[in-house]
Amino acid sequence: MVAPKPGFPVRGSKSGQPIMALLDLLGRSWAMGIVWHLYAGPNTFRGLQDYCESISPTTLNTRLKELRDCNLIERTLEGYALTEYGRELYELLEPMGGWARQRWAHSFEENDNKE
Amino acid sequence: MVAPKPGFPVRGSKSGQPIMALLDLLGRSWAMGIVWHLYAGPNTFRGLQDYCESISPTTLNTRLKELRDCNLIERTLEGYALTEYGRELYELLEPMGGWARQRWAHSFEENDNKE
DNA sequence: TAGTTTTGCTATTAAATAAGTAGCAATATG
DNA sequence: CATATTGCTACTTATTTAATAGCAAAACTA
Repeated sequence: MVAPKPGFPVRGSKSGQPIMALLDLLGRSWAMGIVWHLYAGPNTFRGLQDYCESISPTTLNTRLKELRDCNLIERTLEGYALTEYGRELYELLEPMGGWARQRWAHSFEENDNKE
Repeated sequence: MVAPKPGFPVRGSKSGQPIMALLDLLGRSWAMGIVWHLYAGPNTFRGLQDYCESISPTTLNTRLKELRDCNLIERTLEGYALTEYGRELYELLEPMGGWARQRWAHSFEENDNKE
């Protein structure tokens, strides 16, 4: 699976607008989870496997390669780590955590004939 | 495919933490793209098909059902539309557009031995 | 009111992606 | 030297997505 880069055709956009490339990349299984987790600090391949309860090594490896190709993570002596870009992306993702807990999760408690 | 709801096991989290459920949901093909696009206004099934250049009707329908189950979109007389939750989520996603264009896209222009 | 179009799908099959499992080479550790 | 850990690859199976056809219902057209 080829990493989706801005400027090139990606799933959903022949023009490869950056946001489309990003959504394609992040919309692959575990991609956001890996970024999310690595913000806590660098981690090893096997550490990430443990964190991502059900990821297979093939998928993890594929995803790590794509994220590296896209400049979001890199290998360091302590294992895989977010790059500067990866950290910036995490910071954009981060508010979703609070929203999911404080807002979205509650939408399931209301009965369905809301508003 | 069952929609990932907070509080229930999802891919990657047996406890179903809200953020994990959200990442599972949004990490499925086209999910973010649909939310992204619907912010511009309600759209029909076929309108969404055109927008998502290469989505199949089966996938689109599955995704629409999941997003409805998760309270992010709803059907209106004008077609599918974001709910209040969907709009809130879009607003969290939105900054990624600018970042992708202004920051991330440029990371590919630099040569690889950056920093 | 009988076509024609549009819409929102379903069904079926094929292709792509991800999971599950085993295991191996390289390095570290005892 | 034996054992453990790490970062994978290879292989097979299961799940997800795409491709294509087509149909029923509603709206529009003549």
